[in-house]
Amino acid sequence: MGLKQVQRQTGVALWRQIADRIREAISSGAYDETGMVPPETVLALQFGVNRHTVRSALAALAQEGIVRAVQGRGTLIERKERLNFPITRRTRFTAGIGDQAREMRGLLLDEAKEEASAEIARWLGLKPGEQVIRLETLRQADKRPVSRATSWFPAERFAGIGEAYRAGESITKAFAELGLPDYVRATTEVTAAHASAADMADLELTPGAILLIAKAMNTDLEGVPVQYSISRFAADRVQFTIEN
Amino acid sequence: MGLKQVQRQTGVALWRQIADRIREAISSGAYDETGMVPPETVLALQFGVNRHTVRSALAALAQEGIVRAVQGRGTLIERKERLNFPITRRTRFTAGIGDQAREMRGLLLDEAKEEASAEIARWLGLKPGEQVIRLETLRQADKRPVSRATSWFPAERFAGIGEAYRAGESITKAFAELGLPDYVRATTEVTAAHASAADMADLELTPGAILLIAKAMNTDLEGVPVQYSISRFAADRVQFTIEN
DNA sequence: GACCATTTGTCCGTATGTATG
DNA sequence: TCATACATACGGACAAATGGT
Repeated sequence: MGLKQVQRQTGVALWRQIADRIREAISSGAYDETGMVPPETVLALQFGVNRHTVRSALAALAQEGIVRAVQGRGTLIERKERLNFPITRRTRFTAGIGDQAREMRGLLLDEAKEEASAEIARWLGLKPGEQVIRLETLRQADKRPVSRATSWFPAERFAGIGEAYRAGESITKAFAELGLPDYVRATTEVTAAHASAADMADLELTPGAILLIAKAMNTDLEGVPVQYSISRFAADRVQFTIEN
Repeated sequence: MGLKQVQRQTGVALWRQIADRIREAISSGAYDETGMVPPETVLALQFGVNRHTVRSALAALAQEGIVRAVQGRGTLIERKERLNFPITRRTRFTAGIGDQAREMRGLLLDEAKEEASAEIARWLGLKPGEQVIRLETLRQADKRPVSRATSWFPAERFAGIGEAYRAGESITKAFAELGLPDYVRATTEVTAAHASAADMADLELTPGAILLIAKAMNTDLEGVPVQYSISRFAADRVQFTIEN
C-alpha cells in the first residue's frame, strides 16, 4: 500500500490527485476510527510526495468544507456523507433520500417554453417541433447542492408546471397540482463525465470534479411519457442503487 | 457558448481540461457531421486559450488513438463508440453487449483464496473470515479494454472457478461449468470516481479519466448470494441503462 | 507552572511544468 | 524556436498550538 498512487507530468497536479484520493478515503470510511486524517508527514510518505504537496491537497479539501485543520492536533473530518438514490419504478428524488437528510429542497432556476428537439421528441413521444416546457432545477439536501437537472414536459398537458414546481419544490407535488397523482420511472441511462463550468458553479464543485449523469424518462400509469430529464449529480456526494 | 469553459489554477492543466471536453464532445456525437474536430484556431477561440494549449490537448487525444492529425486537412476522429450495458435482473456482461461489438473477452489477471472481509462477508451472507475466492478480471470488447473487475465467490461452493473462468472467458460459462446453470442480479450500486494508477494502466486510461463503478451482487435462483463484484468501467466508453 | 512530543503553519530558495505571444 | 510569467513541487528550517506528563 501507498506506493506510486499518484503520477507526475500528466496535466493533473499531484495535490489535486491526492485531494481526490483522500476525499474518496473519507467517504468510504477509511478514517472513521479516529475521525481525523493521518498527519501530513504520514500522508506525504504514503503518497511519496513532499509534505507541502499534501498540505496543498488538504487546503483544497478544507476549502470544500470536508476537513478542518487544527494546529497541534491534526486535520479533523467535518463531513463524510454520501447520499444513496434508489433507482426503481417509483424513483422520487425527495422520498428517495428518506432519513438521509433533514431538509430536501428543489429550486427552480429557469423556465422556458420551446420546440422539442429530435432527441426530446423521441423520449416524450412527440413530433419534433411540438411545444415543450423546460425546467432548470437545483436540488439540495440540508442546503448542500446535490444535483442540477434539466427537465422537459409536454407543454399542452403540463402548462403552469414551472409555477407549481416553484411552489411545491418537487416534481411529484407539481404533477399532483396539475392533476397527475402518480407516475413511474420507465428508463434510466447512467453515465459519468467531467462537470461543465456552469454545473461546477451551481453544484459548488472544483475543476476535475465528476458528475454522475442520469437521463430518465417518466410516464403516467398508462405508459404515456410525462417527463424526460437529464440530472447531473456531484459524484462524490451520491451513489445510485438498482434493486432487481 | 464557448466562454470560460476551462478554469485556471485549479490543479488541472488547461490542455487536460480541453482534452477531456473534446473527448466527451466526440463520444456525444457533436462532430458527427464532418467526422473531424474543428480547426485548432477555432478551438483556441472557443476555449479562450492559446493555440499551443489546444495542440497539447489534441496531442494527448492522438496518443490515446481517438483522433489523428493530418497536415493540411485537419484532425480526424478515429474512434467514438460508447457501449451500452443494460442493468436488469438478468445482467450479463457478454450478452449485454449484444451486437455492439464483435468480440467479447474476459481475461483472468489474478486469482487468490482469502478470508472474507466484513464487507464481503456481509454481501455474500458469510461469516467474516470464511474462505472466499477472489478473481481479478479484465473485460474487452473488440480487443479494447472496457472494465476491470474484482469478484468474490464463496470458496467452498465454487472451488476451481478461476480455471473455469480462464477457459470460458466469462462468469456465466464458469458458473455453468461448476454446476450453476442460471443466476440473477440482486442489487447494483453505481458510483463514479477517478481511476487509480493500476486501473489506468489496465484500462489504458490517462490521468483525470473517470470510472463508472458498479458494485453488484448476484444470487442463484433460490436467492443465495453467489458473487459480489466491484467493476470499474472507463466512463467515456460505456453507459448503463436501467429499465423498470 | 514547566517540559515534552506531536502536529500544523510559515518562510526561504530552487527546479520544473504550464501557458502565452 | 525563443522569451516571459506564473503554477507546481521539492527540501529544509523554524514558529506556534495542542495534549500529555
